[in-house]
Amino acid sequence: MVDNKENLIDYKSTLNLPQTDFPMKGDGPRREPEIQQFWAENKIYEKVLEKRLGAERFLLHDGPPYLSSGNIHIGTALNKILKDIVVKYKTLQGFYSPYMPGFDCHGLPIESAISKEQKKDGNKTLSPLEIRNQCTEFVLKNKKLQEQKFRRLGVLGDWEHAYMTIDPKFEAAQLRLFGEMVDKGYIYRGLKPVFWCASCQTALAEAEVEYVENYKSPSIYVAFKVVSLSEKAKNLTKYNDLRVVIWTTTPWTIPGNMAICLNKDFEYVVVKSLKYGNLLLAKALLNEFNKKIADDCEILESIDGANLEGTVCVHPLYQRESPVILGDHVTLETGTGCVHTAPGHGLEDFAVGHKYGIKVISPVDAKGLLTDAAGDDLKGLYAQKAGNQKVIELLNNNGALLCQEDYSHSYPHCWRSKTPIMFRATEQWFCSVKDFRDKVLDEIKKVKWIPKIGENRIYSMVESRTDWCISRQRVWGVPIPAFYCTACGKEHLNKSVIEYVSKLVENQGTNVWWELEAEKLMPNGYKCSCGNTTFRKETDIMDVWFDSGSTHYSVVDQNKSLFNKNNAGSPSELYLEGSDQHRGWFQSSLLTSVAINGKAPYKSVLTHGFVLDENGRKMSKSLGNVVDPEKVISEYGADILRLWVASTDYSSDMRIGQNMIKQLAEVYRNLRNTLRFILANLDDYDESKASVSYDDLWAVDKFALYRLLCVQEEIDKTFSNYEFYKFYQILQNYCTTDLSGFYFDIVKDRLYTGGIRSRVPVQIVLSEHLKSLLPIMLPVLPHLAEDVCRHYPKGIHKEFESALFFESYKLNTTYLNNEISIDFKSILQIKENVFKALEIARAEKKIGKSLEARVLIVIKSKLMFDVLAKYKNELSTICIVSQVQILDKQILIKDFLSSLLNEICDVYVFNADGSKCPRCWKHSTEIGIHKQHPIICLPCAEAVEESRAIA
RNA sequence: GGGCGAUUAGCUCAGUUGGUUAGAGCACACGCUUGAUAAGCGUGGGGUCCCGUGUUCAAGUCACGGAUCGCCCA
Repeated sequence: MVDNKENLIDYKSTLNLPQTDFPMKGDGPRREPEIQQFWAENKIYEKVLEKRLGAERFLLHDGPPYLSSGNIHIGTALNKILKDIVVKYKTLQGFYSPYMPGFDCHGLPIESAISKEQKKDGNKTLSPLEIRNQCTEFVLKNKKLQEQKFRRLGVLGDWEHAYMTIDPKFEAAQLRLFGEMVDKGYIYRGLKPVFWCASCQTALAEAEVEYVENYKSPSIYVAFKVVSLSEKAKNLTKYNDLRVVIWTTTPWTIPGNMAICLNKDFEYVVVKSLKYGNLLLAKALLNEFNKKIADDCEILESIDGANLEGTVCVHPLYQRESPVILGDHVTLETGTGCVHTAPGHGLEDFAVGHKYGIKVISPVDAKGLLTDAAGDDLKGLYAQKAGNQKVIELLNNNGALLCQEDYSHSYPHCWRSKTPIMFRATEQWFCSVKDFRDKVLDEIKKVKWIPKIGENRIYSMVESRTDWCISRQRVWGVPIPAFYCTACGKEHLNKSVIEYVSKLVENQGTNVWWELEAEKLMPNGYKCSCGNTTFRKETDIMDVWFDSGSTHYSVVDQNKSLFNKNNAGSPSELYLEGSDQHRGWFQSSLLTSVAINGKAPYKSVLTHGFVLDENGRKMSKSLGNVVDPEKVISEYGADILRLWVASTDYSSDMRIGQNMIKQLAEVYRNLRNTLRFILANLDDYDESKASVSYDDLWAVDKFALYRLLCVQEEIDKTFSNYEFYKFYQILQNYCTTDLSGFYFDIVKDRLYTGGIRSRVPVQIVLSEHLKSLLPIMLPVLPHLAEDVCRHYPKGIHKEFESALFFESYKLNTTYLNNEISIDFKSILQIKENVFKALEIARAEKKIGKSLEARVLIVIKSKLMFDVLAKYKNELSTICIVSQVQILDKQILIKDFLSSLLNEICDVYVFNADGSKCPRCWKHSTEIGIHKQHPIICLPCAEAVEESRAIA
């Protein structure tokens, strides 16, 4: 008894059990920063790129995240990780794939943040330069923070030279690009209605407007006399003194009326009012109108809106025509279906007026007072108070006012002064998109949009967009380099002047615009055509979208490090951003690029959806469902977050939450353990001495290599299509089902107990897996790959200092073994049935381990029997039982522990023959045959002897 | 209000040109193992394919309408 036990311990020491320092737990939160530091300190990014010099370029050009905060949210993290996966994959594929990150630094939200802080400190007003200096500080601080967080995601790139839109070189290039557009005649000055605060005397951005509920406005119905009818409405001539009725809640905009807008699809009616004579309005709103004017109008005739286009009315206050036009924004919710149109006071009015070429007037000044253009009766009145009243009075005096009452609705107010805002047309700078729209649309068709639907989206947006208003009445941005003659007022905006400014900016930054006098910003001795030499400089800055929209020129074209081989500068191979950028960066970049180069700045564009919570809701602080990427990283590590990115289909919206992350952590653990098993069993492997040919491999080994080859090919296909979530499914299935569940389970016995001819073939297969799987995982799980790299088996040749030097591994095509792949379909089917039969015996407590069993299989089809017969010697290891016997016909069978009968096969489970070998745990009748080893089975004895001989 | 998209098991995804009983992995339950061990393996339960109407011998799949959610715009 004592002897036996000693023997048992002794035999355990003759096993080749797995051995590795590779930790079971990733411990990302602690160990990833260390790995990242290694990458940074050893300049791995730079070295990898250097190795690819001369290779074909694949440039993913980074869309700059906005620096309004130092924090990143889950959407930004997703975007950066996707980019990093692509860059790492392309690098693996052998491309020269540089990644220069960027940051978007100008713009209103940053300027607002500064002025908010300022407000807290008291009401001291800052000069433009003071504001700009504070903005600069704010931006630099946030850039540092965001960069840290992006690096913590494992995103590799040229962080040392990240581009910033406040870099003087960038700004100068942006100005030059603008100069090119000026030169081509695409930039012009015109009127456009903007939100205007009369109290602050400034234009407001949308973000600075808040809507106040139940604001009371005077609502009026006004009649406009028809002076001439359109051709299609000529039959209405018979109605004398016909008047079109409009409705508005802003009487002060009546002086700006230039048209009346109808909907082409609505039915309009001529009615007879006892009080007001013949009127025209939408039929659907007649009842409502009757109530308002306390009348019961009689319908005389109906006419489609479309037929009234071209009819001309006369303005009720001035001798001015007001034509009837058509627009889809006209609804039947309130009013009369005839919309008072003042292009100087409303965006929709402006747009529809623009379409008809109607003049924009805006007889209100910066203080909100009506101007001379409004007429003597109105001039000087505050539009939204006295102006309203006077307009109503005048309309009433000349019989145009049909009804007046208070109307309660939500109305935009200035968020600072809390006063109601007005729409006021002001002079703005525009880019004339219509001049090159067709070219833009052509270019859209040439770009590869991923997913495909993005093309329709941006196409229809560009097709219907109005001219791009590029000026902003702010200070935190790049100046519009225009000058005005102080004598004659002529504007000076041309390439040579802009080039002069650009040079100054290149050396001193855009602050120079605010620091120097106008004349100092212009070439020496510059003269206006009127002879004058003094100028006033433009105070507007450029829309921040122009900054980022110029990166194809100011970054891609200007940085030599982004060039390689035949691909110099723009177009980039890929832009990759959220789907909101169809209106944003994709479009602004496209417009400026087509404007100056006549071509798109990118060859392909990949868009992803938005990140929602686990229930598909938008994340918001008030709902408390925000997933903070930093928290995920500090709890699970960046690789888990990266795995999430790779696991989800980004073509529509994605979800994330605690449960999902926990599950991903489980999957990660399984992947990690798969690698750990491989490493642990290659500890003593020496590939230089492993002289086993493919033909010497066992069938199950050949099958494993066949599956590996298939999986590698499938994954490569999904990566080249950017379908990472498919990669995740394939890899996960492979690791859990094919490897953990099948191959590893089967070969454990051969690895631990077998002799060289049994064990080394498995190690060859494992080594092939290691070499193939590591590059596959690298783009998604770089920290895991690096970790494996550090515990790489000593006996496998390794020339790289980091996992990032990996190249995709080419597997031998002989692994594509059709016979094996077909035969194993049958083998797997039989194995499945054997397992089920064993489970029945196990449930009845008749067996525990499957090695306690012997199995008899009656195979129903002769074809299948012949296939299995070929692999007779391997069947017991494949089924992980001690003995297997196959029959091709039914015989009388009794005394079995359990059975499973079906149309494929009948499986009978028996107690295994012989006794249990204490070394390999298989049951055998060959125990004690070997004289030196009386208590173990023959194969074990031979294996022990073999290893002793080698030692 | 308009444009675009999404919706299949608790979760992530498959599901071909319409064609057997809608599939994987994870999670869950139960069991095995203790030689991958803070691991590993097996078996099993789980679905109103968002709803409705239509086309068809046949609809998760095609058409129309609607709901919910999201993005962009007004």
